[in-house]
Amino acid sequence: MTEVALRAKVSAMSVSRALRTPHQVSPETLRRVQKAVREMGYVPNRLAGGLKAPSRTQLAAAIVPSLQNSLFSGTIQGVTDALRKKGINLMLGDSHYSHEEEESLIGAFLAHRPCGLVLHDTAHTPGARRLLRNAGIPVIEIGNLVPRPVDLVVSYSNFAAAKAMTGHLIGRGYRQLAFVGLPSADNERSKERQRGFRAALADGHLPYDETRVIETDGSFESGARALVQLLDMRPRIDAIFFTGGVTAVGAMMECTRRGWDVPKKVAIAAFDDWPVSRLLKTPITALEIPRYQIGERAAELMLRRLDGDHGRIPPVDVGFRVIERQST
Amino acid sequence: MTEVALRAKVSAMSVSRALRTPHQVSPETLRRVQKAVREMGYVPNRLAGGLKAPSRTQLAAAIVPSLQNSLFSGTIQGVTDALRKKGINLMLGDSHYSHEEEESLIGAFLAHRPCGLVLHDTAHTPGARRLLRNAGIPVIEIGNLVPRPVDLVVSYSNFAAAKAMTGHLIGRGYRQLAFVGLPSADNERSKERQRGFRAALADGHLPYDETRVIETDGSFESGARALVQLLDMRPRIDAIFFTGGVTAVGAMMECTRRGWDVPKKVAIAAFDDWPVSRLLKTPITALEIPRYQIGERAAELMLRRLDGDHGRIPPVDVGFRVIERQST
DNA sequence: TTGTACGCGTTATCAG
DNA sequence: CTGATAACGCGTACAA
Repeated sequence: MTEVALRAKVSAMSVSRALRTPHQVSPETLRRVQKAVREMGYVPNRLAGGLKAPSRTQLAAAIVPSLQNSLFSGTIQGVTDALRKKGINLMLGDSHYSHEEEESLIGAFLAHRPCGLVLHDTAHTPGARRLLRNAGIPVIEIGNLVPRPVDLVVSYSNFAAAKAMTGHLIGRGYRQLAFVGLPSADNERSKERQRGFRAALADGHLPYDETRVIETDGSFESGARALVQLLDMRPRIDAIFFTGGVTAVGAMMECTRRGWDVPKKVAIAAFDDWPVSRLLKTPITALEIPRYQIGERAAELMLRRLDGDHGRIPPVDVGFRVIERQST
Repeated sequence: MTEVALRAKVSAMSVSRALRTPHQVSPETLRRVQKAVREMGYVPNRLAGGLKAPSRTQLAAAIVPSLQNSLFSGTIQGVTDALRKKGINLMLGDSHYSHEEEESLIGAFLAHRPCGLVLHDTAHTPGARRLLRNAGIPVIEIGNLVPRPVDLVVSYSNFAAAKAMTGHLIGRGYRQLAFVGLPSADNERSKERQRGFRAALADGHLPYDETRVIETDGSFESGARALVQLLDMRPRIDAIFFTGGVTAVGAMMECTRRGWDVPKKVAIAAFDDWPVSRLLKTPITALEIPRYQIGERAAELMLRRLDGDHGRIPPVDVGFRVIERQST
């Protein structure tokens, strides 16, 4: 910056002002500075700025369970788009669905002094919670409407959504329901969805049968396998709720392969509305969840905090919608 | 850090050393520092470190055309995984397929002084090139095997891959080929693929017919539309090469819907091996491209430069493979 | 409106 | 192996 100042024949301070608060310098100074900046290809150093004003590093961070899941990509896109308008860039990390890795990532990210942190996960190790508390920056959790958030929340209720979808199945007349979820051991969202399923069964006065609840990884093959396994074991099952968008498609394709009629032989519902779902010969009933909007609003809340709003901000429920298609 | 030093009763310098080069301090000092760090929940400030040693900000950056495209996600996953082993985090941005946005992002990123930059695009505005030159950091281009790279390249040849796939079609006996590509105006990869298609036609002594080359966006619907449009116009077309993985699936589903036999009525080949491709009733012939590995190796090259290797490093060609399935 | 002095937290350097 | 010192590039606070 000093070099720019020399070239423009003003002080370094004027350069700083010309760049950050152009209206505070005379037009002449501004012009000279801009000219010098252009000629030299000067790129400001935010490290130095952030050192002085830690709340304005213009860098935010986000951690998702997996970068490869298109659902998360949608949300991340929302975050980056919204932040970029304010000149804030995003550091992105991937916890591989592990709370320990999340903690380690949080530590690594905080070292860069981000001005905000978006976390998809809502369960954290004690170490992670401590880091977050001490960081003194806005933290936005987006994976679930948590009852006791670290700070801010923008999400939907996994419980309510799963319950609504199960309720939809019951409303359509299905009575022998099964549930194929993702591993719930380390995953609050998975647990909540399972809880929603049970709650809807209870509401419908249907018995809960543990053997009709399966957990699998999120692949096509697992979906197909789960379908076959369930129907082999309990031929009377008339509807299956898959909480993985991919597993539902896998199951549907398996039905096609075997010539099984959906929804006559068995109805299929999905939690995530995976793009292919609606294009299959029998489009799959699924939940619409505004993934992009979650990211966008998360970024907005972060910006609100950065603008000085330190008051309590209530959780934002973006909601969901059951999209009925031919598979149920 | 000063506080840690006080608590551990050593100098700040010893703390710095204990954290970065533990073998350079006595076991006793190390122990005391670690204890203090743990007790205080100290998180080092990399901004300050980066200010002093700009080449070790422990922050890298990557720009992809779209965050939502699963192909790019795979590569990004490779980059983050490889960098994380060295404690380097990733800033991620999205150019929305625009060179101007890319330039703007590069500028924004450089302000954070990343120690390396991964770019999917291989065509850049003059402004972007200038920024990259002046930045003095390793730049890795990964979208195509460019002839005149900015610095380092890890990729495959879009030209060769498209040519190989077209050659495969010709080898299978198809003679009336059509090509459905993505918009090529601002996209080198798209242009190269189209060039590969033409080159294979020439090699096979087949005429090139402009009206059989269509450009569409990458949606299911566009794929279906392109298919219908081509076959309506030129019923003799016996094979279509889609360079979007999604468009190929869309077209295939449209065939199913209309009861068109693939590959009897028309063969379908895809550039990208989109996960669903292999699961359809008629699995789609596609190119296998090691997306994750591209990211991994890009990160490795970056690390090599950071380790002091300033020599010329030749482009890394990760290659590709034609996966023949029933659609051709 | 513009400039000066100082400090942010860390590391390179050099002396002990 | 350890410590003192200066410096990285910018922003705050104050003064001109």
